[in-house]
Amino acid sequence: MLVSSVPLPTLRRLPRYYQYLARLRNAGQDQVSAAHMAEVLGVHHTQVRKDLAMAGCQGRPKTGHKVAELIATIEGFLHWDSQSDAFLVGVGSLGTALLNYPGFDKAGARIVAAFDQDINKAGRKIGETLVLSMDKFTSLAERMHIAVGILTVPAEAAQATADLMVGSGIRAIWNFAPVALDLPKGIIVENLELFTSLALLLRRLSDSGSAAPES
Amino acid sequence: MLVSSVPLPTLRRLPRYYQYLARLRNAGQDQVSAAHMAEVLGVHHTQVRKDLAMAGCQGRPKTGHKVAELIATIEGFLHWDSQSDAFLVGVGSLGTALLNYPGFDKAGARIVAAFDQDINKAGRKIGETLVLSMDKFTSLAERMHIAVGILTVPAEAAQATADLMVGSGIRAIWNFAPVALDLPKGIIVENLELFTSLALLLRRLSDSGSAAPES
DNA sequence: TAGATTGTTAATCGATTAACAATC
DNA sequence: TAGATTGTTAATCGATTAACAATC
Repeated sequence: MLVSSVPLPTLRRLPRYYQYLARLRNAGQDQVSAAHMAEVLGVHHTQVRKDLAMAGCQGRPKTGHKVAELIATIEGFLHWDSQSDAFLVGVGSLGTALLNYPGFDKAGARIVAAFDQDINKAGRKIGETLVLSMDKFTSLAERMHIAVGILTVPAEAAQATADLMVGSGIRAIWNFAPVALDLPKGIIVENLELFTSLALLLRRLSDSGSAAPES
Repeated sequence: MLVSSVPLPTLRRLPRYYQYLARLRNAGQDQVSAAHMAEVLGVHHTQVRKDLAMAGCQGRPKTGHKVAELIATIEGFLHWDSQSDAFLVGVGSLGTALLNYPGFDKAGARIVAAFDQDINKAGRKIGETLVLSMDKFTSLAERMHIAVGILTVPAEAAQATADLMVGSGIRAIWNFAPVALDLPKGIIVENLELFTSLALLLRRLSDSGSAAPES
């Protein structure tokens, strides 16, 4: 209950396995060995075995794993076989992109409503999702027992919006704003750090040889 | 040259330090101690000192670090004081969001042109950036010595587009498609994994108590 | 059976934390 | 000087890799 005990790196690798397995399934392959997955994904084969074991997957000596079985098990382990309802706040271009993004339902989340400060946006529909005005946020979140908030507002508004979410019963925030949110203990925050990701790319590029960035 | 020797976790934390320091600067504070940053950011104080040392920051006993100096040093270390030119391919809603996203120039990249399969999009301007047709990609990338490609096409088109990028001299790809790209050795790929991030959030939520996702 | 593959236990490696010396 | 803070060296911890036993 308190500690997950699943190593974070394992948790990060499982979606990659899943995605590759889905490709195998689409290609009609129904058996796969840990060694093969390791080879393709650039992970040590023992690592793959340990990760799969963590997720509760079991294979058979000699034949390996059944692709369909692996997919189902990982899906269950990541809770991708059911969906948590989520509210999104901030229908700017990033929020809009997420509302149009395909596949969240397959990754365990369903955006059931979106909200924006700008009342002109209220009433619009983006993708399948209706945009509502902010003043409906708390009552709706409470009534629908929403646990997940997606935060795509500008950096300046992020903290206040996060506070509103927490005040409305939300317990997990997926934060796209480049701000370290200050929230009560027990609230789960996952920061999607665009700039960090870009920094990693650029540093590896400049480390990898002649490649100093241009002035 | 070959190996960066900067631990990846350190590289991931530096942008967080930077962002917090920028806030301090804006608030007019000009000195800060490693212990204080550690406290606020939830990192061990020794960790902060090591990370800062890695980036080449130096403080003074008793007084701590100068905020402005830290910012300048980290900026330089992450190459955020200069920009690499980048081409973006895939002007869907995610690509559009990135083109509108503020602050990439401050994070070391400048999107100088965007490209899309759909010729109807050619000629449009999104934010400051002109959208061009795909057939101009290779010649322009070569002529401008573009090293960085941003990949925001649908999953199905990702591999082919990445191949085109590599064939046009691009050496680093920031990949937003949920696909493991298969590319020649030496090409740097940084995957921005939306689904992985979401999976982490949902798993922590369901680990943290009564909170099984709703059916 | 022999061989391939799983799954586990032990060894290694690297990052984090602790202890402490240096210094303004 | 005394005390706060830096920066470094040593100890711990956890994840990765290696070795090997189990099994279809």
